[in-house]
Amino acid sequence: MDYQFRDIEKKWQKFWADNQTFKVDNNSAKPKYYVLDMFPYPSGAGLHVGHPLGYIASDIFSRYKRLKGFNVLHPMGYDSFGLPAEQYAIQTGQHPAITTETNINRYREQLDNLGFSFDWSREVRTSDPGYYKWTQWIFMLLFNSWYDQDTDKAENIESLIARFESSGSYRIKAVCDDDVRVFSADEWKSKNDGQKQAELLKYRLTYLRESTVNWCPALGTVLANDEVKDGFSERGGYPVEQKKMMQWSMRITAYADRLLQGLDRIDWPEPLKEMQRNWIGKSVGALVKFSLTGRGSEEALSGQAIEVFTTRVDTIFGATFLVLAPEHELVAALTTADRKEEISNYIDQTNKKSELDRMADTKTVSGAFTGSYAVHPVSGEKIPVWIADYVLAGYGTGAVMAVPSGDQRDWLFATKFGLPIVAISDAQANLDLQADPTKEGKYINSELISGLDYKSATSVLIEKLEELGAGKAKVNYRLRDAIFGRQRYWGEPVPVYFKDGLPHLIELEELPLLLPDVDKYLPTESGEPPLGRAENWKYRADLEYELSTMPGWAGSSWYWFRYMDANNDAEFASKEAIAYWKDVDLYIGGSEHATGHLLYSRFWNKFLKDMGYVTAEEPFKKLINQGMIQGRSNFVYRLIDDEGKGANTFVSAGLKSQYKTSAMHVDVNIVENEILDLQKFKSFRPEFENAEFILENGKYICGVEIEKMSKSKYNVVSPDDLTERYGADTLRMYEMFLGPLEQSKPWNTNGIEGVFKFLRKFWKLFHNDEFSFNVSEEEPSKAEYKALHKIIRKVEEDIERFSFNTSVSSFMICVNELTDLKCNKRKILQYLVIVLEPFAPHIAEELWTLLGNPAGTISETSYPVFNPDYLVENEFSYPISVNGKTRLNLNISLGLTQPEVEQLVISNEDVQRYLEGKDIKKIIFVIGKIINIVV
RNA sequence: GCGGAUGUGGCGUAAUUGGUAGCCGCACCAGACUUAGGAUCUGGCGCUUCACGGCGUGGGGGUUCGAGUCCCUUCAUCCGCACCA
Repeated sequence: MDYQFRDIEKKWQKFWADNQTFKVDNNSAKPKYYVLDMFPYPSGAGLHVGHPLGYIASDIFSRYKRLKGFNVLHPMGYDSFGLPAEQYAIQTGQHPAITTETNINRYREQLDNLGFSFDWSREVRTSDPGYYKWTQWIFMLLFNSWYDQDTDKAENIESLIARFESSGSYRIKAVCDDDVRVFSADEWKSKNDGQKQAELLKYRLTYLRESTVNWCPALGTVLANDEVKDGFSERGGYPVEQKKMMQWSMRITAYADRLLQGLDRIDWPEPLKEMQRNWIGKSVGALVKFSLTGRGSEEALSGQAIEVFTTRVDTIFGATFLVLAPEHELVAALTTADRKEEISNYIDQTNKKSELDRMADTKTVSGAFTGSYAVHPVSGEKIPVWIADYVLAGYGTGAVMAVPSGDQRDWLFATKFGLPIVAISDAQANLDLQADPTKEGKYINSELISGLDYKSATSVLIEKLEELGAGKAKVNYRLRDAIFGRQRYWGEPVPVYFKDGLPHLIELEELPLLLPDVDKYLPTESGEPPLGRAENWKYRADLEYELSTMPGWAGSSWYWFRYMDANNDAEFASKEAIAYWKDVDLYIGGSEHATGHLLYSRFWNKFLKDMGYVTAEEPFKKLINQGMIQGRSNFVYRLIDDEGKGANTFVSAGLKSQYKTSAMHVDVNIVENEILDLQKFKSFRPEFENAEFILENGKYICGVEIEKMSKSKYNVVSPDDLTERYGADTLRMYEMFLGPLEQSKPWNTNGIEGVFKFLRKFWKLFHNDEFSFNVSEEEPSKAEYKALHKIIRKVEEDIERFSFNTSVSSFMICVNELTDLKCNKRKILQYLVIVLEPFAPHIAEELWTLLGNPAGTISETSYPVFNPDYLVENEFSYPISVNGKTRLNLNISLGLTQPEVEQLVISNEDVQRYLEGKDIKKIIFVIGKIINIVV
């Protein structure tokens, strides 16, 4: 029988499903291995050929690990809350749950067609109440916790209350809101319940805070920073403005340092770690107070100070003015009467500027003088206080000390407004042209640090500032608390209600707080989120529910734990399951989640560990980023007349310069090797029915361009078409063959034939010319063993370093060799089937049973390793020494023993001659030749 | 501007990690079997030259017996972040 991939694949996919072949137990004598894919958002467009790339890689690795004797957890699910389903609902009125269900079913079908070894009994969906019950539960846990910097971990809020009661807030080092005041135990006890709750909210790990948020009026929702691109919403492209709003926030900043430290202990790609480091943005510097002399409203400012953060305290004697963000809280008080108008104009002007304008306009220097002065903490000099929009309210303290000689922006500002520029180092040069931030040289004009160098100056200054009570060393992070509310429908309801303006958790027994039905998926007329429309919400009449829902990343920040025990109704996962699976050994997904999902997940994992629910500090031990698959568009060139109107004649790409044409996307599925299928083109669209062509060499050649894969560009290649035509095994191997997993590359179907041919040849090894199954029981030859051993070794090495593309090449070489040898020995082929199984599981299972093994047992077999039984010696190092120094280490992998190779090399006359002449190049050349001959 | 990559035949790529650059596949060319097959098999295929040879891993320099690989410099392309004090 010829290679009937359709029958074979259907048969085995059914077998695996019927027998639950890949269902995995939570206890086993085997060591555990957890392979995780980033679960997809089930979009309406279905999978394109880029999506499965990572899934194929992880499936290969999972199957390989099973063959290596591991108990492998390899689950899949859906991140099924999200905006597209909601927008579809707004347009059509269809409930997002229905859209989501339809899309999931389509995804499932497509995934099944590729023969993945997922344990579907553990499937999760973030929009499933049984799942989001636990997302809400974790929210409640966060609400009931605070971060103790002394123990450096999160603690239950009860422990904080106990400490307040016994000794007030003295000596409590907590990560909390900036505006907490110190109080005694008695003061605490004298507070009423509401006051106590309001105080505690400042410490909770999830808390309410008025924040400036990215408000998108068109979507009626708040967006996260990484969902806003250039002042417009990432989805939909609507304008976004800044707005103040009470928002749920997550105190991720409490974990800033642990998130940073943890990076050193995990096996992630270095660029990705670097991105997280930059995102967390730790900078070590100092907080310095500039006290106010009160030129403006004397009383209001007496005793107050402007605090600035700087990473260069050493430049403090070059600070000739201060700059505050226009939003800074002291601006109003600092502004003198004669400056009021100018300042308020400037603030207005800043507010009007859209995010986009501000970013486009980095060259213009603008600002306004408040009329007030501050006192330099060390020199005691009076320096003016300005405001300018280049200072950001959200970073540091929202104020900077401007050092025009050392900072280019400060320099530009000083130059424009005629403020003094003071040199502070003898290494600074050309200060009339630009700032010079050098750390070289000795300080000048710098009082107590004059004459010192950079290294010693900083510590001297900090000591002085501390002594003066005017400053201290301070670590600052760029990372900000994550906003946790969305004014949307299709997300997890926040399990909170309000009483007297304060938030309270709903009862635990009431979880999950179900997402109620609404008549429309839009904000209410009064501007409340869609949940404001819910009428039949349980207890709605009695409870004033929180109406916002959780953001997209909530459900994905802990889902790997749910897979460990997906159907548990009493816990998010049982203690036993978590103790067994611990963490994810291998995580495969795109790098676009570097500062979103991958950071939040680490945060929640650490928190759950602090609370004693999980055992590992980091969720994902090893991470691989698969590259993006880009689209590869094809073009045809339509003749146009002088007015630019298109004719119905198309010019082949090579001839297009001779004509006046306009390029037009053409469906890549009717183009093969850039040659257009003319018949299919005529039926591509009705108006092309009578199209005419100007051909080159009798063919119509299309143009090519690399673009994003999208429907409108007719460059979407669906896995369904390819599995239909070549089979899942071919597609799996071809996606790997395309190039290194981690590299982004355009999809190109040209070449898939080569892989298909390989599988057909492989099939033929097991069959005679009449295509009936036919293997020989004879003892294999040395050459046959050599071919087998090379492939076993090579594939194992390649899989271990995730170099799947080279393994596929090796398979091809091996099968070519065996075909040349006309090898049909069972002993060889049986092992070959096992090695191929991770890549092409369907054909492997089929041949495995044809070889007489019980169906479905291949994954219980052990991966073949080099076996001394049938190979005396297959690998050794052969050093070549000249004058006692090893010059070359030959690592030879062939079916020869070491003495045999030595014999070959030593007895070779050329080698002997060159050794005498010490002509190493020639020696190597000759040895290389010998090896080539032997191999 | 800052950060991260990547540059090898017509194309996707490979190179035992410093050891004969171009494995494997696509495309192409020639042939065989045969003759409607989108089948299979054999051979060729970096550039240049009739050939011997010469030149070749974006460009230029360096280290080394030896560099696609290491160092310096420069150019090009892609991605991420962006007034971070």
